[in-house]
Amino acid sequence: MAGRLRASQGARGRPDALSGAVPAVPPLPAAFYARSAQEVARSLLGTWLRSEIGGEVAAGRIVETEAYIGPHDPASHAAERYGRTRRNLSMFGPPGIAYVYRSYGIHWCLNVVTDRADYPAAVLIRAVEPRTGIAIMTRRRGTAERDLARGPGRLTQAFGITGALDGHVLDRPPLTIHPAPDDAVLDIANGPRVGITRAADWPLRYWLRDSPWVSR
DNA sequence: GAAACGATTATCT
DNA sequence: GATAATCGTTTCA
Repeated sequence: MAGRLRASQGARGRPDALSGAVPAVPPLPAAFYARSAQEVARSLLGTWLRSEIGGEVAAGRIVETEAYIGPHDPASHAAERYGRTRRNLSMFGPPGIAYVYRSYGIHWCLNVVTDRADYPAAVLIRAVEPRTGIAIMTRRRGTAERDLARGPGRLTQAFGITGALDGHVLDRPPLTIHPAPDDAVLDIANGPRVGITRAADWPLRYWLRDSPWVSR
């Protein structure tokens, strides 16, 4: 892609000046998540993920998401062929809670449960642009700033998210999601999902088009 | 109880 | 770009 010189606005200044605004904006209410996974996946772009683990605050802007839209989605952990299992139980819970699962036996991945209770749909958070607590995230990850939260397994490590937060309601600490502190116009792209085999071509991955913080 | 399969990442060439 | 690492979850015998 050409036009690399036009960097996205948010990435310009060191935005720590904004960090104080994050906790000041109340978390998104449960009603925000009571929509289809596609709608929530798109609406989540630009919002802020914030964790406060062990008294340490980390926060950043969500720049990439992926929707898993229901029992008829063959790529979902809650696809019809599985039904309810020990692992996917949170996906059947009410909208607005976290579904955290272990990937490849190694990494944790964070999802937000959407739609309605007893209907398994969720949005995987795939990448975050680090804004606050960069020193903390760097200590947890030991990588360059660019790689702190670029990928679902990486961002959970940077934010200190583990399976202990499975089922957590996302409107209270230690893990919350907040509306964007500004009303910037977002350039949203979408396309095939990543890292799966079944129904990978369904265009359910959403990202901020010019963001250098997306995973692929 | 055993085997196969990943909603990934790090580390090569 | 290609591949190994690594182990929890699910499935099948």
